[in-house]
Amino acid sequence: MAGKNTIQKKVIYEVISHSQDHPTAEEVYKEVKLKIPSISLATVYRVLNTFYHEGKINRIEINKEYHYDAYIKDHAHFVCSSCGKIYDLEFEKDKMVVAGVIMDGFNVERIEVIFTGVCKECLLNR
Amino acid sequence: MAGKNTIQKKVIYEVISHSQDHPTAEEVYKEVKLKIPSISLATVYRVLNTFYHEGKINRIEINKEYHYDAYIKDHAHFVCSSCGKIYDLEFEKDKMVVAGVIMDGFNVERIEVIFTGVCKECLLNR
DNA sequence: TTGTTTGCAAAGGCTTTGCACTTGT
DNA sequence: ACAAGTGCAAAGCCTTTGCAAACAA
Repeated sequence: MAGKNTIQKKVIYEVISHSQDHPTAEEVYKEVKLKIPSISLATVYRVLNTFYHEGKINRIEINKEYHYDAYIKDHAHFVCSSCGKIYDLEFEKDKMVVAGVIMDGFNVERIEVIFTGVCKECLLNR
Repeated sequence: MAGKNTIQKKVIYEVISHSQDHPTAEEVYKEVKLKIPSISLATVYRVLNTFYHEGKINRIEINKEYHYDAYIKDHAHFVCSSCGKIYDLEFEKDKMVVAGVIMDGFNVERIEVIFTGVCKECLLNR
């Protein structure tokens, strides 16, 4: 069900789950390459895709790029339009849903919440 | 400040504001082409970009594609993973923000909320 | 006039895919 | 053994961009 246990998958998952930022496939690739120099970018893309569809990791789309992170619990993201940094924001799924969104009849599988704006640091350095 | 008033901009805006779905640039292009056969896809992309940055229209990113709609007020989107249809969902920005997301210190300019799942119709036709 | 905008075609950037080889089970 | 996974290179897809011509103000 979970497929084969290759070293590529193992290392890719380690990189994702240890990263604090929200790496793109390319960034994951660079990191994984340190441990498996022979790995190909295509494999990284394929494995990330697999993990995502298996629900092992989370994925968000920002400026035509996928960013990944270890899927632990529901959370929102804040993207700084000035420095590009992506912040995790805690939120409570149930609270948010009942807070105002009319969802009757829909079967929600996933929620992606992205705030855009200027982050604390960038606000200070102006 | 708002640039020149070209026929292209006028018709593109009309198409966006009258559409009930959430057209991609390509779809807008096809529609606009009915009125301005000579228009180019590049122009559609450029104008949509301009409108978006001027805050005239809204844009969401789904499966590596931009979808546009007339920006009227904050709302969330539900994307059906079965039929691909995009639904608008009303929501109250303030309520949602206070509902559970910790946002202190950030200057929020934009919120994008995308629910993914199976829509009513697809649930019924199973 | 003159700075914008448009059309066209080409380039760009990220992601996927075909194929033959390799590997886990 | 053999289906699943990998590497490589090429293709795909959406979007942007350079440039000359057309155009609004």
